[in-house]
Amino acid sequence: MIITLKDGSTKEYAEAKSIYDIAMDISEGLARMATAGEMDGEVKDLRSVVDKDCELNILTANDPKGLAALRHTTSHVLAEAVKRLRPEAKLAIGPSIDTGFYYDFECRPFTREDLDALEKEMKKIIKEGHKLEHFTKTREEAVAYFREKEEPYKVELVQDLPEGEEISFYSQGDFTDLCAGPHLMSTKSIKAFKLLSSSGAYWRGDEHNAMLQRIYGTAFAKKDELNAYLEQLEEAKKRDHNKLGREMELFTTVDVIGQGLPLLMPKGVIMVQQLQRWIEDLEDHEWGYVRTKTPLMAKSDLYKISGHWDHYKDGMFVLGDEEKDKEVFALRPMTCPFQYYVYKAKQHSYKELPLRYGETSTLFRNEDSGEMHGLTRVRQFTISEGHLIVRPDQMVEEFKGCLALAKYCLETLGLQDDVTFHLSKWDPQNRKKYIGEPEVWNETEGHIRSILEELNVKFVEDVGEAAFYGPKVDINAKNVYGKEDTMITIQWDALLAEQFDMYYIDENGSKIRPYIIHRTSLGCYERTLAWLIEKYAGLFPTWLCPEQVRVLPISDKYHDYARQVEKELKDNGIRCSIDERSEKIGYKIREARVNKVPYMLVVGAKEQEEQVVSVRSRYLGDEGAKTLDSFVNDICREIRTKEIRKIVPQDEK
RNA sequence: GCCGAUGUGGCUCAAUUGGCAGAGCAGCUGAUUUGUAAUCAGCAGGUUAUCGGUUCGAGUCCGAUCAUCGGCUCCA
Repeated sequence: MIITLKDGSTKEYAEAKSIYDIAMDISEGLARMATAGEMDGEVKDLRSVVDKDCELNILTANDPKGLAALRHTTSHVLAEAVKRLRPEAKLAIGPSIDTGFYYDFECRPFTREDLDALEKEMKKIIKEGHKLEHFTKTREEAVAYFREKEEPYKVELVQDLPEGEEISFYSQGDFTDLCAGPHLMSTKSIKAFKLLSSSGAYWRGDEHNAMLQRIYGTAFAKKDELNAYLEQLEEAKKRDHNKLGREMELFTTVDVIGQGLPLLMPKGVIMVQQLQRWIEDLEDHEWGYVRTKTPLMAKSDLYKISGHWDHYKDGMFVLGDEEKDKEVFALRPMTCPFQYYVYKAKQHSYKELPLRYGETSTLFRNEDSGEMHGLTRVRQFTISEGHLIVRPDQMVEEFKGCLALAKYCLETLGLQDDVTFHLSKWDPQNRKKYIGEPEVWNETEGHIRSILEELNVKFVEDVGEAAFYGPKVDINAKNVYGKEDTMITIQWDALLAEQFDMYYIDENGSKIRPYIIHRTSLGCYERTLAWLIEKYAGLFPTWLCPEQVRVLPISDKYHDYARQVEKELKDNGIRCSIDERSEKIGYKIREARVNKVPYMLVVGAKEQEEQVVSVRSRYLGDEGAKTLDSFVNDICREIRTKEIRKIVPQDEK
């Protein structure tokens, strides 16, 4: 057989050989580094036997797929350590994930001390250097084996595998686990790992099941890679909007006001207001939107028509008691039906469409108490909401327009490289969650797919993520902890117009159902603010900064001139303040830096020159003396063009 | 909602076995009039998240509630 390697070279063998032996044949060093093999694109265990011509790529921990094998083996070592220290623990599952691995156990919760002890035990196991052996059992044997071992979760896993299938096992020393692999040859190859945290996690991710104890950890090929990763985690935490946003006085929370109800403070409001004014002007003047302002609550009847009462009642704040009260109200969790009634308030000709309604809309959602998080998951939020009422023949163009607008917004904020696009589809297995017929769903999903393909947008498809009335494009971003949130959503709705009896009059005078696009341009302002804080670590683009310039007089002598400078700046629409304290200038500069003010104007006199203005910016350090006029000119240009400075801020180093 | 952790001035943290709640930064007042990362002195600021219990005595021990954090589940 002929094996073609990654570099295009070939190896010829007379008889079948394991991937490990082939690696060994290439070089001992490679065999030592190898964690798995990729055979014709399929990741295989090192022990897999190659018996026919193929393309073979020996994977090491430098390859993401190879690293996964290393981490997976580390999770087995963790499981063995848990079994040694807590024999009563029941094993669930322990896969590798993007950032490392986890393993779920049924046992009492782990403390940090427990994790430290487990790390110690894992090091011992690694040092013992057990070989990992692969073998198979029949389904019946496997069930019997785990019954005897009293591992109920493993029994369940095996029973869910297809009948007649050979069940794959790995063992290391005295520890044996159900596992499809791939795995390293020996535990000894694990050089750098760390247990990071523990938490509860439902068995099979279902809240109706038992809560297990999950341990998260990570592993790398080398110690310094691990350390670099841990350091990066620490750095990321410093950008956490929930900490930084409070420190910077952008928002706060108050016990007696309640969960998920953050208070935006004056500085935070400036930022949100900048974003809001920008979006409203952009939509209305350049994208053909008209603005609505609709009530924050409505009678339950409205939500019954929309279907929200059936599909979303638990998520709403209901005012009143359905049993007792004649009228029950609910705070609105979305704007859709309100804007539909704006549309329905008069008759529309086909010539008027598309009609694009925009609203800066405050919504209320009664999230479960454990879900709230800083500004990203709240119970009251304000969204750059909009609904487009369009003729079916305009749908594709308008949908593209919404995508283009969203992309423009992201680019303006410098966020375009931090997002992933998702085509969120319905789940045909779970018809209860959705309205409408399968044909409609398949057709609309097809339309969106081709739009994304045509626009050359990279996207993934997620089953079961659609709204109950239609599929959507979700634009997601990760927070500093790696958790993903939807920032922008654009939804295709061919169904709700029917529920609300919306129509337009076509050229023949007949009533036709329009299609609807539900969309945001910048998503929800609170969440976007959180994202900006983490993206820029508080060093925002100047046009968004609550304080754009701080005027720093060298001594009290220059306070009068400093005030003139301040007035001049304010007259030009620049947000600035003056530091009139009798402190040393270095001290004032430090303060301005700590407050993340992008520009500092140092005001004073140098020898013969009167009232020299020197400029320091967080981007460039000392920019030297500038005339006030030229400074104002420069900063105004920067703000007007919403220029995003790409230079690494000095504080970042 | 579930699992776990946490809660002491605006912020960061102290407070031996249960024994008088303390410091730095920020703030305020005064002095200093300063040339690029911290001038000096003073003052003020807390019912230790809330409520209840144990105790001669609770920041510390116990219970409940509220909030915050990390996850799970859910979600924009």
